[in-house]
Amino acid sequence: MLDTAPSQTVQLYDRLRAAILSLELVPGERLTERGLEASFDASRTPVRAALGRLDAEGLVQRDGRGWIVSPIDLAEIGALAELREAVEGAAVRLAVQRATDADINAVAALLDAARPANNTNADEEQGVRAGGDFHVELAALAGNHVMVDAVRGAMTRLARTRWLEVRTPAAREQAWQEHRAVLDALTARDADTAARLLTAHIRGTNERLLVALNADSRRLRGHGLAIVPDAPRPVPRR
Amino acid sequence: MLDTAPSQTVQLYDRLRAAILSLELVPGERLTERGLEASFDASRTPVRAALGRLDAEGLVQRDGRGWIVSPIDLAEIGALAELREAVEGAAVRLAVQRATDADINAVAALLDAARPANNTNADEEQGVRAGGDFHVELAALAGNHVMVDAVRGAMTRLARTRWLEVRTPAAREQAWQEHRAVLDALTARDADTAARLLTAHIRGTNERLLVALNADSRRLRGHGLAIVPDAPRPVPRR
DNA sequence: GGATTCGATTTGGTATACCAAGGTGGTGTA
DNA sequence: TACACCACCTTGGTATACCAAATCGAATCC
Repeated sequence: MLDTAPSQTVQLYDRLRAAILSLELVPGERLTERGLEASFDASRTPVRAALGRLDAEGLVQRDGRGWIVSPIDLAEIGALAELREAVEGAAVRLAVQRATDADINAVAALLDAARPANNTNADEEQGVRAGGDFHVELAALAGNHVMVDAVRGAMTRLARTRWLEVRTPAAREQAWQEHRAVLDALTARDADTAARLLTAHIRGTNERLLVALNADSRRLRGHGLAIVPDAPRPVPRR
Repeated sequence: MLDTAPSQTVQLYDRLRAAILSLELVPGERLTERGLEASFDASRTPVRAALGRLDAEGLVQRDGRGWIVSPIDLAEIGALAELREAVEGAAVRLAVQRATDADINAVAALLDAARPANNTNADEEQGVRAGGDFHVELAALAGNHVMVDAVRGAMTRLARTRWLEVRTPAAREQAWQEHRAVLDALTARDADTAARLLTAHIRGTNERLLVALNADSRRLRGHGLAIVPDAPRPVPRR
């Protein structure tokens, strides 16, 4: 049974989304419906539909009457990390109760397949994708699709920062090891350890990311990237 | 400075949303773009834009080629409660660190204004809205707009169930008291107590809701409401 | 020279015409 | 009577024309 060909709207959404996530369309760049219409050879109706979906995902946003590719917002990155700690931490605790060994092993197999050391021809994109997918797959073990959607949405909003982050082979290996440790604790049905390791991993990754972004923000801005600096907290720390 | 009049798309979105949340448009009801065009006296372009936004909110969904008002899904209600426990619990812990006394007092003032006992002419809708708003305002004290959006989205998806829930004056007073207790713990900067009280409140409210829905689901279905029964967990409990 | 005004152009918002696909009902035949 | 077939109609998908508002620039006036 063949699937019907995707509609133009879906194709356009996919292409626009890919262009944004790959930074081909630069954060902060102004988009016009008619410009996109010409660039992607479609009419305004599917262009508008695609923009609406991307708006809901947070990848584009309104700027006055027009549209811009969402800038990279350092405050939002921190906020997303806090959300992920809460949701993924709770999800892994639920997974300890609900996931079968087979479910866990399936995720472990995916993780092993993406191990940097094993991945001789690891292209950059594959590694980036695998890192984000792991967290979604892990959340899925909780059997709560709302939590999965929340994690997936957060990973989407964070996806572009992974290209900017300094990703040395050592850093990739560290991330892989931390993922592995979470799965081991999950296999051992040790909810406290699994949650502690996972939240520490999220927090640590976020801190390394912020350091890298702050160090490079001037250079990145020089390439035309709009990066919104970390605004003072609306509610001050006591 | 007067705001410009809302565009037709926004007006249509608001009206459609209100019709869905008030159950004027029944869960499971089939919607056609041309039918809505006639009902709301607008053309298909804004109708499609409004449907797209409501789709992102989870209030309508695709059904084959067409659209339906999202059915009330008992599994999703439980999943949303789990997400709320995670996010709101984490948010109140952050609020203990970050919110000023003035911020907390402002939320307390809103809560007092909505106290059922004080509210002589409390119409049903006002009470419903106040209950949902409290949780959003509370989350806002964490100073994390991503968490606020997550809580707001969850409350939106749950909003229709509040009309179905049995809401006696005693139940309303109990909810108010539990809200008040959370704020008191927050004022005392007792993070553990605040989080414990809040998650217990969310869980208890959810359990009472599920009991009421299960008891009444046959009657409700008789009124044309599509209620999706609780599906077996995709990942079984151990 | 600088500010201002006015008009051409560009923009998103809206309405609508056209299309292909899917569904429905009726009719004719075995 | 039951089934098959076909015409029609409704549906969402798409393209496009038109509009009002905002923007940009040039020409003009002080």
